[in-house]
Amino acid sequence: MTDEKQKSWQSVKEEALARIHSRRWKPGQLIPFEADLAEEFGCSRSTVNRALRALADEGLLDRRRKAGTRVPLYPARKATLSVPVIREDIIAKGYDYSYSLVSLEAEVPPTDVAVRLGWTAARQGLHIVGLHFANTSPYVIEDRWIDQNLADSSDVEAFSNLSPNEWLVTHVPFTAGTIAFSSLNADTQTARLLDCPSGAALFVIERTTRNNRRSITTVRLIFAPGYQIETSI
Amino acid sequence: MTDEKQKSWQSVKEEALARIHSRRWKPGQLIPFEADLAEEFGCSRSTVNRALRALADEGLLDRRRKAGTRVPLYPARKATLSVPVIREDIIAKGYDYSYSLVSLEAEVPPTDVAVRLGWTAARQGLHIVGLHFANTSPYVIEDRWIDQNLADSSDVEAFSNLSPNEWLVTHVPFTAGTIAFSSLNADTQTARLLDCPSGAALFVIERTTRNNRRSITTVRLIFAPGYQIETSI
DNA sequence: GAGTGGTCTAGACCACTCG
DNA sequence: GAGTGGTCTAGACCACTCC
Repeated sequence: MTDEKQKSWQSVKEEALARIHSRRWKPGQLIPFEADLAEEFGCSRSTVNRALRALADEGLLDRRRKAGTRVPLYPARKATLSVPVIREDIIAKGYDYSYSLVSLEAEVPPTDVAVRLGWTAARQGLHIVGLHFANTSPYVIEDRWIDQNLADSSDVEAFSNLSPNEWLVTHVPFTAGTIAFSSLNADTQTARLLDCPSGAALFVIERTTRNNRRSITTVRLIFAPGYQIETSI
Repeated sequence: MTDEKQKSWQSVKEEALARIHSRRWKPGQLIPFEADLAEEFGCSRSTVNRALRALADEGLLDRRRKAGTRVPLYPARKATLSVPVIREDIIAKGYDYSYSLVSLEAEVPPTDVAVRLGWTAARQGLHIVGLHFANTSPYVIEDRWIDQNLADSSDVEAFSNLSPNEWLVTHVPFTAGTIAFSSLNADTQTARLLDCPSGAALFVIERTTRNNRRSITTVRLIFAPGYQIETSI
């Protein structure tokens, strides 16, 4: 037992976690029912439920009605990581933030981008490339495509000194999206922008955002060498 | 409104989400209090609480006592992604899985690994390199260091045909860990193992696992070119 | 100090599954 | 069919913060 006084759902969660880690509850094994644990811990079933549900959300327990709750064979399969908002990410690291527009054109996207956007017919989109700096060093390239119908000419002017992401957040509603993490060799233009050797391995985050079933924007964030994203479980 | 009949926390969550997406609740704005929403939706405050808490967990709402609940300026900053269990990942994609041991030696880790493990003094660790295959193609290199005290000679034999990860899961308790995602240029040996060009950009996952405050193992998963990890929000 | 979200309870019914 | 987790309620008190 951790402490006899407490009976919060967090203390129940901790105790359960301790039992998993200490292998008192072994992988693959059924653990006691909610009602029994409630009695053991001297709290209501709701409290036990909340605690075990939290562990299940993190992938450390497997729960099914009637079947009961089990410790999974392969735990911790889920990691929640916070996707950085670039400006805040840079400022949090103690650097000065700045942004500069590299290019802004209306053009027909290449096929891989068209696929991400779900555009079947060839059509123009707004293609914006910008560069975010930490102090004077290039930090990440923001290569974005936006549905042209969303932005009128007055908006377009805003992109010269405002990151498209910050524009989108305040102007465009969205309902869902996907995020993908991958890596990429720097081509010559990318290397030039990021001031790194051509061919360098770069970390890439791709985000596509939809409004109902229609894609409205897709962005590729290409980070300067050495970037890594971290989380703890 | 979505449907008048329902009053589950999920329906409340959906309605709240719809209001955020439609900008009826705008970024930065205060939304109604739990009690008011409970009355509006015809459910108890607990139900509203559960729904709004779920949205807050996903980073779509910002809640503070006394201050109330707000729509954040930059939403969806959290992504939960499931870290693949290699064997299952490969099988799920419809390939045959196989594993082969590349090397197994007791040696002193290089400094970067020693740092990850938190080893201050120079000491030997068990260094295991293995290769996971999807059909006959190399899929990922598993480059792992294990605290030598954890494995005795009889265990070591098991590594010839069992992935160290699967061994660890069933033999070693742990309490916490960190996961990092990054990218890396293939050196010559890595390129040879993964059957890819030297210098190719590879996706890398590093995991370090601790038991109480002591690091027990650190692993670097180096994926063959083209790998990406995805999630939706 | 006062108001908001955070949590707990006891009880109830429901929904999903397994034997 | 029966047992387990999933959820809802009404009410209560607490803890954190903002005014």
